[in-house]
Amino acid sequence: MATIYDVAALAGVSPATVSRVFNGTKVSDDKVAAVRDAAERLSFTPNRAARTLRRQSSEVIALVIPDIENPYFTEMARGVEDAASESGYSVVLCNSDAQPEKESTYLRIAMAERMSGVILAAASAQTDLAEVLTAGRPVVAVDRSAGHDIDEVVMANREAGRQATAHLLRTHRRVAYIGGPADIETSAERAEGWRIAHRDAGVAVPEHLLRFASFRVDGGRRVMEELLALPEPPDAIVAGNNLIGVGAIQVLSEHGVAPPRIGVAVVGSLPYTTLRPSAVTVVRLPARQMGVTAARMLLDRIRGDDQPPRTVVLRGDLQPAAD
Amino acid sequence: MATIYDVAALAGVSPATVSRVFNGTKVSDDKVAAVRDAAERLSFTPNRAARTLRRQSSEVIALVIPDIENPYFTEMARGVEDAASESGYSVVLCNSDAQPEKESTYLRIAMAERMSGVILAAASAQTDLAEVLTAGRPVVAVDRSAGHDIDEVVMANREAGRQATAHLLRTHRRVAYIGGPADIETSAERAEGWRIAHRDAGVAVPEHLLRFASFRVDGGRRVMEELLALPEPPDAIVAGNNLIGVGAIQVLSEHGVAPPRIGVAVVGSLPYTTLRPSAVTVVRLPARQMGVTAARMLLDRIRGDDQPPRTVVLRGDLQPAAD
DNA sequence: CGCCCCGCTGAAATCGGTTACAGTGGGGCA
DNA sequence: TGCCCCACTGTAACCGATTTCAGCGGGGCG
Repeated sequence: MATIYDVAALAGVSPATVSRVFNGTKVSDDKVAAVRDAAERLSFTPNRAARTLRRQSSEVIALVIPDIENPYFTEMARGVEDAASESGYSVVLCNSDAQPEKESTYLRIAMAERMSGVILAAASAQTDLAEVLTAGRPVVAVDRSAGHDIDEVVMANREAGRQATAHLLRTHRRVAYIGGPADIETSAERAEGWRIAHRDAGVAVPEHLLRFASFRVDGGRRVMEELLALPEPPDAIVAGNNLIGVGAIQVLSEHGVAPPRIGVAVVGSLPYTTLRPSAVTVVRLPARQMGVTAARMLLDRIRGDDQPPRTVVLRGDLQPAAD
Repeated sequence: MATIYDVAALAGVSPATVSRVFNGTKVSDDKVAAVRDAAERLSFTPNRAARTLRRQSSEVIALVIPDIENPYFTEMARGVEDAASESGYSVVLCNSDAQPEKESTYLRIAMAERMSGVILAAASAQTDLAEVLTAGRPVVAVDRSAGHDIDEVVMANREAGRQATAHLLRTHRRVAYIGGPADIETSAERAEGWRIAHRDAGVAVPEHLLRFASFRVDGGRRVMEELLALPEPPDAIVAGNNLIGVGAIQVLSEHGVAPPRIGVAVVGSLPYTTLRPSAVTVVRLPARQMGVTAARMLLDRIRGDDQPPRTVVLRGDLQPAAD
């Protein structure tokens, strides 16, 4: 591993000049050529640790998400990656597993590594960002707010829940809602949309059909089983996220009432579904776009932008079932 | 951000002693207590860049995969993460997008950051690892070999393809195979298993039913359409990976011949399928286990293990359709 | 012709840990 | 009592970039 000193010696210049060549400061043309040539010959790559130590900042951003196996978050990660690498930044993907302790471990590591900033899909409503923020590192909250006055990119959750529900209420009477954990913002907001749709339709809100689960396949399965066991089961279901939708539909299929025999609407996409696309209503959430937007906002902040915190709300896209 | 010098001053010891306390070298009990107390008070976190610079190695491993949106790889990533964090290592997830250039960019970054090692699901058959290997950093190939004499963790692909095909051949006559790119090892090996199953069954190998696509949903869709347009279409399909399976089943559903009306076997799991589990035969591949194994092997190497390169082959698990 | 300014360059300090090496002091043994 | 050894501790060099500051030379202007 060649160092800047090796390159300097071979090119007949000082290490400072080598550094300047690689950092765009003014250097005479002939020395630039000599340095580039020497660097090429030695296949020199600057030591990032040294640069980070000196600069107190590395061109890396941390992306902390609660579930790396959820395609919604990987689609978002994709967007973050694309936007970041455009600007020469790398992304470290951290899976908090929805556990606040793992989350704060990752935040501590991010600071110890002097990463430039953090994009956080918070594991809980009150993530402790004090350390990160006092270190002067920007944080952008994605998908859910993190309980601090910082930039946010979130979905129009209430509206998504409302649209999904309203669509089902046109042709169904007992529309249940299966959400994620009640204390997670996105989950509660989408449930609120479910209530609003009922009121808009002039229908009493069937609170006993409002259920909370985990944001995972097994959560959807469990609650769907419960709902089917009711004396008067629902004739339609709104799933609070993609995985809950998968779990619910699995159970319905196993009971021989796969959609469209029962109405199903999902907030979020079903990228790997094997159903006919026309069978299920989907409110597609632009996860990739959310990632791209968050990354751009974070990069703005890293570059010194210090306007007051912004909140960007992205709208879902209703894709009604055809049947 | 407190430094080791701040802690040393507050605890009334030298910086060296502080370092020793955090690195497990022998220090007298009273000084340990003083240092821990001071560190606590200053909420000291060691600067990783400084440590990396001095040690020429950081407790980070790079995981390079071709498709971050494929649940097979995220499940594997999960395993790598779990095993690595057990040993105090962080994982940087790099998405090569199956492009050799992006892949080599990430490898270069990994070296520049002095990461301890690399787990690589190679984008092509001949990845250039010369730089990494001459730098003395261990590399473990996962899922596919990387064309170097290094540790490998791969699936029993031939056997998986054979099992899936053999199972279908018991009840079907024209079993097609839709694989990923022909030049990717896993793809070719599974196809070979398809051939073997035919021979074992004493049936002529229907080469015109052997098709290659991309390892993505759209690849599976495209080829499935082609197969259905044949004068004599297949009555069963082996999908070379999970996403191809999803695409193929989508097309079949759209044509009104969803499994089990047509035989379908998939090499790999369908974690987010909404089909009844009994409808499709699956050869489950232990992706998480692959990640765990690869991470453990890599950590062995990082710790100095220099036995000859090992190859671990993990077997799939046939889960036959019930109907 | 002399002075000043500007642009380029190099020397050296710096970032914050780790670690080789050189003490220092106390206990054990002759 | 004297010496040696061992366990612990501190000093200082080092990792490899970046960046400040000073020096140098040439050109422009008075």
